[in-house]
Amino acid sequence: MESGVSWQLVRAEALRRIRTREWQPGARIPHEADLAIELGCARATVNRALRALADAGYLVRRRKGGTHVAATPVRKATFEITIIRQDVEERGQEHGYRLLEDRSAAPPAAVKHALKLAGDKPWRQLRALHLADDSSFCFEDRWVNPAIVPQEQISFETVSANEWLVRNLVYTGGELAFYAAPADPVSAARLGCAPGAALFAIDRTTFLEDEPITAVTLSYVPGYRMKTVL
Amino acid sequence: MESGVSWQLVRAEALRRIRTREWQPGARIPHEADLAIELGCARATVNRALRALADAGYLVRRRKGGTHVAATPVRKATFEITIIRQDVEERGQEHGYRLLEDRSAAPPAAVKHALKLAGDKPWRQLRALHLADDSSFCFEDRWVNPAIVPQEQISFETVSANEWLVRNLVYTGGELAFYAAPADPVSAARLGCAPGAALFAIDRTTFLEDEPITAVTLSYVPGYRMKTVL
DNA sequence: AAGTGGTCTAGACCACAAA
DNA sequence: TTGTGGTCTAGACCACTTG
Repeated sequence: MESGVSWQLVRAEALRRIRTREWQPGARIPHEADLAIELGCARATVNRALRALADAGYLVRRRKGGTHVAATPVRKATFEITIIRQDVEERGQEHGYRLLEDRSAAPPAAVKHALKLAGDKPWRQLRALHLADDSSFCFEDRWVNPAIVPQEQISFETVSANEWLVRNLVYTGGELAFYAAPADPVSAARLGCAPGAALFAIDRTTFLEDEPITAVTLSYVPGYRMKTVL
Repeated sequence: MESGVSWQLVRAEALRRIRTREWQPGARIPHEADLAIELGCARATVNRALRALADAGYLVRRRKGGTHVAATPVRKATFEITIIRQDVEERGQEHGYRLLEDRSAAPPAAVKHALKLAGDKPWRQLRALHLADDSSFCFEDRWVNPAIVPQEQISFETVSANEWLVRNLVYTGGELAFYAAPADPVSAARLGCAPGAALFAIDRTTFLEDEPITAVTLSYVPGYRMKTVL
């Protein structure tokens, strides 16, 4: 009963064969069963290794069709979407927060579209500024479903909506977009930069099943970089 | 021998308990063995389900320490890093490509730092423009290790360095950063936008073991959005 | 020292898709 | 129809960490 061949080892060996072109792009590779015999392990071990490579985009697997090396390599980059306060603190800075506005209003068309809203029911609009060591860091412009977070019930004066929502609400889906936009006069004033400056921004919507929860635009101070490792 | 309870079912049930706070944030949840008995499946099935939830950031697992609900939810967003040509074609547009420069020069300090280069050996610098339906789409400014891709050997006149490298080279690591930057006069001219316009940009470095391969800055035309689903 | 997750095995059956 | 991956099981041993 050997127990020596780990799935990581199998993964490494398969990756080696892909990289050396021993397994050509697009080509079909041996069955799990054959590989299990060749490498001296159980089929389940091979399965786990190849499944991991498929998740990472190196392989394409289909029942009956077999396993093929991906023709066009697709690398996946993952970003951790954290609470802004955590983001600041991980940079070794102190997080500050100021609620600037909290009112009830009808969302603009773009927001209604992103949230798939019909009609003109008022939503709760929140605007807040996040600080890092007393400098502006990020401007948060958010619309919240008042049925879920009534204005009378939850105040966001000390805890940001960003943090409260992440900690207290569950969501099942949503969209995320990264882009660059020139600072409008309002954002510029709040972030302490020149109007028209290039800002890195994130648009995010979240849903609970089909119920829209919130839409937010986060505009970061010029120079902000969102990094990850490959 | 029942075979009815799938790991997806176990995952769904665990997720339900997390969402309903039946399992409180930070709290320890039952052992795999107990859950297996309670849910009527093998421990391996529970293991796979909980492992999936841990990968997704919902749970934290430690040997002997047990499994805990994550105290601060961290959602992971994944972006597929594809070839630019694919990106354009997936938008239903036709991809065009023009090589603008291909020369040998010493990289600037910022690039040397990102690639961990010492000395002043010349590298190969490539500048190219990617088009979508005859409009500017993305400006590629790249430095390539000449030891890996000699200027005499590979021409990038018809195939972009982006595509050639992805298809023909393997890398083992690197970094990726997203940010916003104002268009400098050169980029502006090439992308057909006003100088100072807010451009979405990506910096990327790739290594093969400890050998630097390439560093590239991709500047996208104003309005570009990088999207993903949560 | 002991508890808990991590993994491997051998075998079985199932689901899907290609032939 | 049939080949291939997808998954489940029961049992075992191991590795890490905490008490």
